[in-house]
Amino acid sequence: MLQLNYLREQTAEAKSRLNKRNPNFASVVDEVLALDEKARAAKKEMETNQAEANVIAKQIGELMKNGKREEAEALKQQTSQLKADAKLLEDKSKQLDEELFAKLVTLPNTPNEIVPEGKTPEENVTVYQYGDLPALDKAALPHWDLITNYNLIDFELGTKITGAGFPVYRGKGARMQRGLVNFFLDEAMKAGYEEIVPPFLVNAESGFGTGQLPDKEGQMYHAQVDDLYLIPTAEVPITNIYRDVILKEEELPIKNVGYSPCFRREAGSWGAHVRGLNRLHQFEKVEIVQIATPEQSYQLLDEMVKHVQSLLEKLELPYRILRLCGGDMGFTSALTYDFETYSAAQQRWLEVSSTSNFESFQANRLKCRYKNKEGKNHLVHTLNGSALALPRILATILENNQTPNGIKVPKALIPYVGFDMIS
RNA sequence: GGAGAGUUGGCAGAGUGGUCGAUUGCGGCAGUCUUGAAAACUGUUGUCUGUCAUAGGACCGGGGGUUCGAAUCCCUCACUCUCCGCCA
Repeated sequence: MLQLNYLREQTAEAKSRLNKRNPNFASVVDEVLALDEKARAAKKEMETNQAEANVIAKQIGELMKNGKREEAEALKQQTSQLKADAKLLEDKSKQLDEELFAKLVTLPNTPNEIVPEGKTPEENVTVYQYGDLPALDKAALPHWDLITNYNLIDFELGTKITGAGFPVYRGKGARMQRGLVNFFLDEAMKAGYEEIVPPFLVNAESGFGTGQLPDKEGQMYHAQVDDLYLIPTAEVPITNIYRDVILKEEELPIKNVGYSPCFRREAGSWGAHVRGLNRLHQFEKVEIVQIATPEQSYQLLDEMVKHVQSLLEKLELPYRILRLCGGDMGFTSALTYDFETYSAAQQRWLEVSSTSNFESFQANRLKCRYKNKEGKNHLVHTLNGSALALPRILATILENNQTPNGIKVPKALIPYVGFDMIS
């Protein structure tokens, strides 16, 4: 949620930044500001009324104390009009507040200056590319064939137990999965992140805090009896640790890492290129989260990008980094870098990480602030990134490392899985 | 699941209708004393909103109600604790 102060004081800048997403937002900003003015006026009226009533109530208290019953009764008569007004003024103010809020939450975050213009993924900018694209021979198989041949993952079994998109990993497939999770967690720990095991279901407040609700309601599984949501990413529970919290400036930046399964309904997004591990309803991911001051946040974003790079390089995977354009960026993000690995048999780039700075957009919803050295509270900046999402990493490893004799395990992973070859 | 007791400021813990935004203790901060520190003493110490600045408004788990006036009374929801039951 954008800060009203910012919209009021830097209207032109806010509009021009939002423009990168969609020019229609400029008029929404105007509507928000108009509502804001109305709501503030209504509130003032209500408070003036309240102040008068408070004065009289105090006087009555004084009179009662001194035994001046009759004078007190006389004063009570005076309050009837104030009381009637109070009800109306309060309702009006509340209603305007609600309208304002409903409008405000429809505005996405303002893109950073360096975010490229553009509407579609084609307009994302590749800022870095690493590694040679492996040249596989013609007999090379896509991962969905490899996992069957080597009995690593059983999709049909998952379909039987649950439904499409819930694979069953087994044997060396399961071992790869666990090894990757441990590898990613260890690497994050070495980089100074505190490990968190969060709840995998969250309440609606948490869903709102990080921006999944009300915007992406349909994306999450909802356990309706208990009104809880299965997390689409560990970002949600971990970032919500800091909801309604005032931190000390010295505590920042806070670095957390957490593993979790991620549940995504992906309604309506099934199609030709979601075969195999490319898109699932349940997948595993290790997520890094940082809570920072505005001064720190962009430097930390770079640090996170470097961390993700080091993971991919240790796994010997060719990758590229994209700076997302305004139209492709998530609702809550101010700047996002996507990481894609090259899946050689599919001859496709697969997104394996999305690393973003949300500036104060989530913090405003979370009410997560820090007290600076002067004792003033400011909203923190929040950041997060996948480090990394497992299924596509596994797909890439399987495809790129296949040989006639089996699949070679990347060196860094061997200690984590206990074998160097899947055959 | 059954029965009971609670939820107050960073923490502990008073407060049952009117100068309570809230006694007190601890902690924190500042000062006195000291070469320095501790102790002791003194002062200070929540958040949001609002104003150029004052003033004003709101917040005692959440929501609603009664009242001129609610931390205090009523309703409702959530959570915590204790005992019993069940259970990985």
